Amino acid sequence: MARKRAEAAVKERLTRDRIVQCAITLAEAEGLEAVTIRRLAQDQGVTPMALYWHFKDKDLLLEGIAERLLSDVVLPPATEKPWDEQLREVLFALLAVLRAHPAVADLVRTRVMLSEPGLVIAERVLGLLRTAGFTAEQAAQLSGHGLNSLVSLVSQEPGLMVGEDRAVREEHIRRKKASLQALSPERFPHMLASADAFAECGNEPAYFELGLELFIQGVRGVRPEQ
Amino acid sequence: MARKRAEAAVKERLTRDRIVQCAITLAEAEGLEAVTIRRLAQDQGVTPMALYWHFKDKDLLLEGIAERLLSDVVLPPATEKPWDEQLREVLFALLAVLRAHPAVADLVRTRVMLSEPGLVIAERVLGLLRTAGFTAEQAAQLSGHGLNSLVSLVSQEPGLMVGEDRAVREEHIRRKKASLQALSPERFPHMLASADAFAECGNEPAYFELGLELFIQGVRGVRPEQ
DNA sequence: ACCTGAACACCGTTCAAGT
DNA sequence: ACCTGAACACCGTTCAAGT
Repeated sequence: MARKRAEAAVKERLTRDRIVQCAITLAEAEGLEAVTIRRLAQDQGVTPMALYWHFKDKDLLLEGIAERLLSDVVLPPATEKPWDEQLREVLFALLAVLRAHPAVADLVRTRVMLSEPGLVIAERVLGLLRTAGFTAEQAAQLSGHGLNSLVSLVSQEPGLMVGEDRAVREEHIRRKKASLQALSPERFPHMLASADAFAECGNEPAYFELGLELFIQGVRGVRPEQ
Repeated sequence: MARKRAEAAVKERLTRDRIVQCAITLAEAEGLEAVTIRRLAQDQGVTPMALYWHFKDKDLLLEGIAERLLSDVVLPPATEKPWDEQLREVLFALLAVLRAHPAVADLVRTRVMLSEPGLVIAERVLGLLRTAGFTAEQAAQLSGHGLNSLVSLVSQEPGLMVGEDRAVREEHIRRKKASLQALSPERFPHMLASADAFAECGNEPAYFELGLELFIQGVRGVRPEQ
């Protein structure tokens, strides 16, 4: 009986949640391209077609991953603070979740409005933008750009290489630096000066701070006269 | 002799340029996912392995596409105008090329520094940002965010569906609108108000204008005190 | 230099069948 | 309800061989 439970722990029942969790773990470990139906099935000790009972196709599985991330976002309570401060707080909460899952962050880009938790976040952002004085159309576009900014911030972070161990990542960074530093100092002086920053992210907090603030300040800048 | 030339026109010699051009055309017509080694070979009346003489692997072919786009960018001449106006002009020139090739715009995101024309554009942007007072590290990060913004602007344009004919695209838009308009008016009032804007791009010039200005104003907003 | 043929190790997905 | 087996139509890529 005890042995039976131990075996069951190794090969539990297949569920949507377990598959999604397995996919996220696999993506963080070996990259999103390692997430295939066949590989997921193998890791779960099951036949590939077993997954098709739980998800109609692979795209719906990816949608499940996006939904999982979005449901992990802890929205800050609405306050009386100015709209831009609240917007920063909401986006920061979303950014925190994306940063925790850089390998699958990109999946969220096109799937926010396909899940309940995503809709709740979008509604909140739209409300703040309307408060700021934007039209419904502008608010829609700006919210989309905000999401794109956060996703890009995470998934394009310099020096990020998901699914590679430290040694090969550092070698990659070293070679990228070297190739940039080999550029002509006359023709590409600024590229040379920025070479290190392109190859790796020297200061993570500052990097994300700047990226988030870039968007917030942009929204303030394009805000119609009140 | 004349017949021979006519046949040659159908099946010319394979070159890197021809392959890249064929790939871009195919991507615009049927989407980037239709661009496979095997399909490209088929369209050129050649065996898949023939392409491997011209490109070591598929990623280098995609790199070739990105380079082609970047080499099409016509940079405006440097002037005495303020840095932000010049930056807007440079990004607008890049945006124009991306807009002409929405299906492959995303390829540029991670490949600017892999080609000469990309480096020239990056150098120019970095120079303007340094002029504005940013550090080499900040300039690197901001230039990356600028590129991300432009690429997202093009490849995530609402209602864009590359490789679908008008009928199915409009049906897609109609259904997206309908699904958003079915949301609860109490819980998602702003989503309802923005539903149309999320489903299609009502006014293209305004959309791109806002997206570009969002970035420029963002950079102005995070600019250090002078 | 430029291309072919055959083969390998993968994909997502369908469909009928098992329990 | 939940999973399997066999099959289909694809991928990218290697390697030896042809001209």
